[in-house]
Amino acid sequence: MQKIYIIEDDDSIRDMVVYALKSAGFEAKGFEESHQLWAALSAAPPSLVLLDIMLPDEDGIAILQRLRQADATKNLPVIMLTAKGTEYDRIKGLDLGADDYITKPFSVMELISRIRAVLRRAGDASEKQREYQIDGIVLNTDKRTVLVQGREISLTYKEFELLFYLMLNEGVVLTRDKLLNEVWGFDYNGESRTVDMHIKSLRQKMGERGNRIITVRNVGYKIGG
Amino acid sequence: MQKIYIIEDDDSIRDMVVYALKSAGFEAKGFEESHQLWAALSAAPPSLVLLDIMLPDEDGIAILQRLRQADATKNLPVIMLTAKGTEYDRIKGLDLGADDYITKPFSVMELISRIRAVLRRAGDASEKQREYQIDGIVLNTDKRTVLVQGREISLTYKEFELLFYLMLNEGVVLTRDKLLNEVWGFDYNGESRTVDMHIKSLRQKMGERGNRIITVRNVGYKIGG
DNA sequence: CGTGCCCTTTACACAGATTTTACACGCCGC
DNA sequence: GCGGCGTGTAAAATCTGTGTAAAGGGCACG
Repeated sequence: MQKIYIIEDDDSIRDMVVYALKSAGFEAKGFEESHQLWAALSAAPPSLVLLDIMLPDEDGIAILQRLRQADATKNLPVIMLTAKGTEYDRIKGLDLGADDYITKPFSVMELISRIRAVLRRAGDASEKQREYQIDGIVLNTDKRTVLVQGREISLTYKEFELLFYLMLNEGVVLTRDKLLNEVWGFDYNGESRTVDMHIKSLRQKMGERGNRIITVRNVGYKIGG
Repeated sequence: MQKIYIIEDDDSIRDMVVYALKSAGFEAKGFEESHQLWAALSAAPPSLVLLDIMLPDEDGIAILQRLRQADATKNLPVIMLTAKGTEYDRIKGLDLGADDYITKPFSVMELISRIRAVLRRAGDASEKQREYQIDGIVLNTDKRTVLVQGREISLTYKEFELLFYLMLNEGVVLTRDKLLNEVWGFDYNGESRTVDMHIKSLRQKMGERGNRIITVRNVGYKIGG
């Protein structure tokens, strides 16, 4: 579940937001002061932070700057909340690298909608994916199964890993070297048809969908895209 | 320079925005109707699109949906402009995948600021440059694909490398020797029409955009500029 | 200890890409 | 306009990378 932190000194707003987020299916935690945030950040990094611009101890803009400086939080999505509708604050917040901003008063629906938009942009990096789909090919890393056009096919270990790595990089061409390093896990000296071999059996087992694995001559292989 | 398209039926607003963007250092082009946009998109894809929600011929939301459906424009940053301040429109716009929205009336400063914010976010997604664009020619080094006016063309290894190297040096004339060294990777003794040969097939595959590869007599070739 | 499966390697043919060859055409200086 | 040089284009010749089959080796499992 996606975790969201809210830093907001006004109790009623904070509680309302936390409640709203929870009903929307997020895991939400509110903080009154910034130092609580710093403590929580390292312990359990969230997917997104809602940041009030006006705070008693540390200014929201200052917090944002600190977040953007640290490597760990450099890409953490941040939405600024501001009571002041002045343009100056808006611009300043945006230029510091906030992903969006919302002016109080805001409606719950709008807040949720914006959060979803920002998270979608962020690529849902925090969410772990277990199922990958391309064109009727469904690969599940938990169950270790592959369905082609609804029919399960049985793959050997290396075949599965190979297909997984290809699907993880949909549309991107992977060289044989890259594949050997990532799937086989070691450096390979000299020429070898090993990768080709496994590609071949993959294609065979995938039947007519086998042509989704594309040979890029002189470079490597890719799937889809 | 970053190119921005504006689709807005109100002349005075459109002109003002175009003017403002140009003074801010962008390359800006305004369109009154959506079909003009579709024509321009394939010819020369922009870095960002400003989209009015209320248009005479095609609704802004419909345009956004179409943009999001096509592969070529799936990740193109879009900012929605809306005269109606109703929350419904805002949410709908956001959930369709607009990157931001601005309610009229807006100030020029705010507009610029928001555009920069969206562009910065879009740029972060691809830290390293993987895509090169010139005049409707889009080359992606990861996927090893080339789109000409939105249509994918398939190139051989050498053709791709050659085009890549030309685009990397947009506007700069490269001698045949230089190209042989960089693309073929060794010194070539004696005269050979090899480079010409590949230039020829490149031009052919690029169709009408083939003339973007310019012959500089007695020197070599260049693209664009 | 035997069996079966998986992985790797070897060998080779062939499609497709690259290079060479050959020649026509257009540009440029005169 | 004329001739020479450089480039465009086509086709032939050559080369290279990949698909594929088959065989050998290793490992897990019974």
